[in-house]
Amino acid sequence: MNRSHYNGTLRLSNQGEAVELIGWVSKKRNFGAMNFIDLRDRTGIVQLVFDESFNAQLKDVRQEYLLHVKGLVEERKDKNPQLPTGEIEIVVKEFEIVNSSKVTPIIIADETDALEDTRMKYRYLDLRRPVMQKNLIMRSKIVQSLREFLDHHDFTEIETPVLGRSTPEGARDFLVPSRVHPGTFYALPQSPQLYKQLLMISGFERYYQFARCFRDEDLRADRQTDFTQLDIETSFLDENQILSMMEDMLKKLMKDVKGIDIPTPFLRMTWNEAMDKYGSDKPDNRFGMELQDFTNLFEHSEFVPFKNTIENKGVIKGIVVEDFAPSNKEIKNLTSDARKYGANGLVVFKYKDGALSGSAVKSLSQEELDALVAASNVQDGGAILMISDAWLKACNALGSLRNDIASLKGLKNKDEFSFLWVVDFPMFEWSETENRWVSQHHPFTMPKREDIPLLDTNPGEVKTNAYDCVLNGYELGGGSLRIYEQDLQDKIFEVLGFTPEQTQEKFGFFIDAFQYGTPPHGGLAFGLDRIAMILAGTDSIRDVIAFPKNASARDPMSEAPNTVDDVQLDELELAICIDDKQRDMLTAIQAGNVPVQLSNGETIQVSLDEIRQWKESQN
RNA sequence: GGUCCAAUGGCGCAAUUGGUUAGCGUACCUCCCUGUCACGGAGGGGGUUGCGGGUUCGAGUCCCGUUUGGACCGCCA
Repeated sequence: MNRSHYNGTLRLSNQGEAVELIGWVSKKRNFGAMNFIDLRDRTGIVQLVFDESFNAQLKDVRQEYLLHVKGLVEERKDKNPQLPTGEIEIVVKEFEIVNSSKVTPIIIADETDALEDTRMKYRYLDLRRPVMQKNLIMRSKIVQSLREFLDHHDFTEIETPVLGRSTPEGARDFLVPSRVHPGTFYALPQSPQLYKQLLMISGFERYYQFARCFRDEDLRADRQTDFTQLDIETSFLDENQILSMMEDMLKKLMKDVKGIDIPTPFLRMTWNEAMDKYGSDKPDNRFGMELQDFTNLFEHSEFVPFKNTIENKGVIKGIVVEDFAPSNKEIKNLTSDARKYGANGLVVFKYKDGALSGSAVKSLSQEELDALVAASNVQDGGAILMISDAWLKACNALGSLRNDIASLKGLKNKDEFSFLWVVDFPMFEWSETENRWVSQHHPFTMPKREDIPLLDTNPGEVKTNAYDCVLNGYELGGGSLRIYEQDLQDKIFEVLGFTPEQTQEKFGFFIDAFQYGTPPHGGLAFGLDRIAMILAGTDSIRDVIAFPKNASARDPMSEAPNTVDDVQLDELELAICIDDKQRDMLTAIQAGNVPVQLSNGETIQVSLDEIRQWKESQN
């Protein structure tokens, strides 16, 4: 099929040209003797005009029919400034229907009214919408720009396996049963972390990969089970060199894709600062409302929540919201949000005509109230939201409220791009559930040289050469320098509470590799989907992924995940245990040689014959 | 694992809070119209309200269960 031009590219300069076009009928407008059709391809829309000789043929043409058209480009009588092609139209000489279309279940236009679930079900039609095409084309440009930069900086693109070994720590693995070795499993990579470090040991020096990664955790609007990371690792560069190279890469990206010059170097703030000032390790600094510390104002307060907090060495922090007078109901909602975010409660003051009001006013002295007004610098018509709790809890909860209120008040400007680095992350965090220190990043993260003595005395205070790249309150990516000395690595495992045997069991091949001249190295990974999401100006990661999963990890179109044939299960020597009743039956069969994972996580041994018998007994 | 919200023609919503034949927009079909571009005008077809049970003279509306979807917390970098 011949085509001379793409529809969206035609301009007044093409006037008089004979063109041959292909496209879908986006809209048909009929005027008795006269007909217009908006013909759409991936580049845009152009208007076709037909005289009355086509009336009979056009009767058969409906929305989303695919047409092949020959005609002449002419200047329009009435131009449409809304369309890039609005100055011209195609006077059709002849056309054919290439293919017909059923009536589509959703309207194929940017302003479709279909809900996301319906769009997912007919994703192939949803992706015909110009805005979706624009998003995916932009995503492709992003990849192109990043690849260009890395290729020009002597990086080698290397693929690592999708079927790998399950590693403990971090997110839950997706498991793939091995047919060749029944009872064993591959794991899909959460990231190519170990492989990329091994590639440094191999001497590649600079590696990158657009890597599909998998995490079997619950989804969110900005989180998918399988997603794409730009994975990067380098040897011999220090933290500063890595960050500034990445800044150059992102600067080029913003220029290539958005045509925007962003200033470098990016703002750098320590994790402590970010938590203290923004209550988040991925601060959005496009707006103010920074967290303030009011602890010293209330050291002798009689107000019970404050008094308790002071006694427990906690902090009293707050944010000031301008032009904010929440109703009692809104205050109630804010308070329950604060509880949701882990705080004990929320104290709200409204400031109007030189006086604070709010339920806590009567419990505080006039001196304390005056001091609060002065210290917070609250303006008339504003409000102060305060939380008293342990430092991290108070910061986290206030940071989340700060975010919510900014969204509510429309303070997040989608056209502003604020990049920054959060650095010096803590090495460990205390796990209440496991009652031990766990890695905040991963156990190969390099602790700050000066903090190494603290590993013995106060692990919670050890900071690392780990860094996160943050854009508009989203974590774009993160990474670290890695440990390359055996002694230090052993020490970290010791703090994490692993015995040498456990370490060998969990990370054996990886630890062994480190004994062969490992170079100092470090790297990071960027979430490609999130980058695309923010640059496309959407709130949902699903708008920049061609075929995403919904919030419950399903694909409404293909209906994955699905059940499989018994034959397939038999080949894998797997059986499915649905509920307690069936589990009891299996247990009753007793003994055997096939491990069966029960729905409660417990594993029992059963023979295949026994399972077959049990299945028959079920029928 | 938890909390909250929703489910009504193809699609998106409404139904005066338990009361006549479930309504609107859009899409669809037919006809009219030579400059529209969210074209306009006239007419038409299409739903028994996710599923199961209950309360009631009467249920889209109330209750219980269930399924599906969404937001968030936990989880996840």
